[in-house]
Amino acid sequence: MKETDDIRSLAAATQQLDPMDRKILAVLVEDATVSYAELGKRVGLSAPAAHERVKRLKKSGAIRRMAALIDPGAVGKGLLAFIHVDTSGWGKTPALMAIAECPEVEEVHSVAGDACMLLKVRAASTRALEGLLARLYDTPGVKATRSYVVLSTYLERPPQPGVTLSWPVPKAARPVEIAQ
Amino acid sequence: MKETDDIRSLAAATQQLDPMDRKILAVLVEDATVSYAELGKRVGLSAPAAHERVKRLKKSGAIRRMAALIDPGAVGKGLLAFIHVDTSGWGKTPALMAIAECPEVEEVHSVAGDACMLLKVRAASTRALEGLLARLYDTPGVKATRSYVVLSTYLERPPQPGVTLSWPVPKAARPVEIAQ
DNA sequence: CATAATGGCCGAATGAAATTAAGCATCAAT
DNA sequence: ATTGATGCTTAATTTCATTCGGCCATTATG
Repeated sequence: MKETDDIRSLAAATQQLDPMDRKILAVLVEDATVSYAELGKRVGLSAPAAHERVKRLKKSGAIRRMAALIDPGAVGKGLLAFIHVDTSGWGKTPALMAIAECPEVEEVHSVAGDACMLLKVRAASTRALEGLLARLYDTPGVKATRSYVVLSTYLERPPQPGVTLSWPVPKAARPVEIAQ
Repeated sequence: MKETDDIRSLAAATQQLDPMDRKILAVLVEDATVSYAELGKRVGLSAPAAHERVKRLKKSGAIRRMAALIDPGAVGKGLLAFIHVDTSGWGKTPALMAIAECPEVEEVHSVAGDACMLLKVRAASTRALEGLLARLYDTPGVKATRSYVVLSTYLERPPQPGVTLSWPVPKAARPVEIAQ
């Protein structure tokens, strides 16, 4: 094995995806059930070539996994809320992190700003949300919370492969994307 | 056709999922690539029966779609932020909703609380985030924004089928879930 | 400059899995 | 009790994922 192998493989894991990869990702993010033949047709590749690309994207971690996206309402979780948590001292305590065990907690971030932690939670009812808040206040170090209950959701989607190019956009202009 | 047909089909779309459906959802939310044979084995069903269930869950809308979940870093979006938007007057204007066109905008909600709109955005850099904010301030009706830049993410996952049962939990107790 | 080696693609072949079909048990309603 | 609907099973068929061998382009190497 030559030393360039290590360099190349390391670079491969980090390197930018080529346009073909982005096209493939764009398709699979929208619909992961397409056959490789169909995927290949859409991006201009044969089925085995498309398959090879996808395999590589999975191995490199660019594709984390294929998942079913379910309707929260269908599983009885009609209430969505974001919760800002203020903590005394360092926020990332095991006791606080334990709330990640609740299936209603979908996201836990530490953020810069006037809050320490930011939670995205989806619960069955205000009653359940109250239960979660009670649980939070029971956690040592939690000083205060502010809840933002979602009234309606206009957009909600997983990470997209596209990136806006021309950023400082003139008033009311439509942004331009790459990676179609 | 009997009138009960309409009632029944309407009820079917709204009705609670049975435990078998929840088990199926729990599997597919984690990994949508399992074969029907494997899925059936895990939940205690034959492959065609599992297939039938999944088909029904899709048709009813409980499963919205199968999607590839990609690594934001791999597509050059290492920066995650939540943006609170204050608007003068009613927030849901077409001009504001237009930002949903940007692939960096993953979520747009209207919320109750001291903010009108809440955005989840994922961008390549602080420069790109600044560009998005500039775009926001260019939008008529946008009065102020507060950004919460994510320092690190401890949990991030799509909606889960499980629900916590016993809510008002004693101090430091582990919550109990159904729908295993 | 020539040549080997690598990476990426294609078409064809093979094997596995999705999907359909047919039959049977259970339950509800007539 | 009987009919109809639902949901499951096993078995059969067809589609698709996956592998294989060869080809072309680009890149490293003598």
